[in-house]
Amino acid sequence: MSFIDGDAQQSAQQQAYRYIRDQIVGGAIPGGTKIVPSEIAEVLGISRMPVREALVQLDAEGLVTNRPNRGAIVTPLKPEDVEELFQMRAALEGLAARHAAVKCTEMHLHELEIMAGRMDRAADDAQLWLRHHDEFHDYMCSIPGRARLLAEIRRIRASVHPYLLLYNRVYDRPEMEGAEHRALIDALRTKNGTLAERAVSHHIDTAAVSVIAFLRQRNGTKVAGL
Amino acid sequence: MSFIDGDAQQSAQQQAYRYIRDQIVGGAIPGGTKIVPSEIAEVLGISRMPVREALVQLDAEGLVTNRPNRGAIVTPLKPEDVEELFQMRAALEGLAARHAAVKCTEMHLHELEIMAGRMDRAADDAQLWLRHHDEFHDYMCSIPGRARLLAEIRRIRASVHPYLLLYNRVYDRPEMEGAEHRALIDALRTKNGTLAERAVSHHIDTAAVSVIAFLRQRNGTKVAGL
DNA sequence: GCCACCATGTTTGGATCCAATTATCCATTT
DNA sequence: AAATGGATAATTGGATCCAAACATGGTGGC
Repeated sequence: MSFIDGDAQQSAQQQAYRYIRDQIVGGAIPGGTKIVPSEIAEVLGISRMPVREALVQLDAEGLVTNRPNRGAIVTPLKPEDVEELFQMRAALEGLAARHAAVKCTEMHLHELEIMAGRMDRAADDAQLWLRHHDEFHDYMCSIPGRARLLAEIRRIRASVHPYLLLYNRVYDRPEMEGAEHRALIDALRTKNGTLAERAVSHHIDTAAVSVIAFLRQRNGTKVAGL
Repeated sequence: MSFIDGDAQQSAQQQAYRYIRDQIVGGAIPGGTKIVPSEIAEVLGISRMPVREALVQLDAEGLVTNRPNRGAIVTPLKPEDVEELFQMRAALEGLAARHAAVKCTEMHLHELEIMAGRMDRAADDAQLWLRHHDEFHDYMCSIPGRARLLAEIRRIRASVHPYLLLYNRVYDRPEMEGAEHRALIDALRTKNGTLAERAVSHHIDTAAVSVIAFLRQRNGTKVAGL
């Protein structure tokens, strides 16, 4: 949550943070996996201390869980944890949408239409669709210009990202159709904050249903893996 | 956001984290103040590394802002920052209240009544009132048993705490009357999640109005201090 | 076969040190 | 008086080392 970035030459800590975060968010390290600082340090050619600091940051963000004297693990999420995060996201993105409806210009709406089009065009590639989906929501939530709100929304979205990736990989389709995003744009276009908030919250709640059901089914069948 | 606590023997990092956090949240260090790790290390009789790690955690939580090569400062908040945090809090506590309304028992409601009574009895002592107020909201938001939601709400509340302290100190009264909290209890008692959510959001939005106005007035008059 | 104990190896927390960067102070110039 | 430049002091990032804690594997007893 540091707002000071753009450091052309990345510090060792940021390198480590980025490396570990990208692995987790990209689903490459399953929940529960232990992260050994000396291994990361060796891969990156740095010492352990900046890796440790990166793990402190990632712990504060919820992506890893540091256990005293026993090291850090990738935070494992149960279906109800994912549900909780989706609900927090719905509340916060709803808030962002409320303000975005008041503030957005034709330019913003046009940009969102372009992004929705990109999502449509990626409908056969679930991973690409998810990337465009993230960009769409990022852009929409950045319209109010509230850095803390945006940062928190992004943090939550990152937390559940591996599970969306998994969903998309298993079903080879996104958990939500592109048309739904056009409905969000239409809601913003009304300039009615309450309506936009409701539309976005509902959108996220709806997406959550499929993902949570998937995770519950998966946990029930005790399939090994993430 | 580490859920693993209860460490009987606190690590050096936790000591440092607690020490710095308590100073900031208690309003003892104004926004913008530089935090020098070696000074904290000396006070606590530890080395600089755990203090640095504590600062990474506090940065991730938004209480401090680490600047590359220039050290950490207590995050300064402008009135609009405080407003943003209040709105995020309203969204998240509203969500917590929605679930609390469904889950709460007579015991929960009774406990909340006791806490509201405590607040009433502390009406002449704004600092004590604020403490009881925090306890009330903490308890209410813990009812749903959603650890991440509660942690985030507490984090946001901690961020704005120094400003509430300042408000209370200047006016020697809390920014909200005790009766309002009874209305929240009544809303929970209906078992209607939507109604409880609205009541809590509104409650926080209302509190925010006085505090933001105070901060804006203070910034306008350029009074020195926090 | 199971469990408890012990030895060994690995990892962790953090203390200390060093090089790089920034802040501060003082002298000189405009 | 204000601005600039250079020297010095303070602080920062992180590398390295050490002691403590934990994980793992082997052995002996039941």
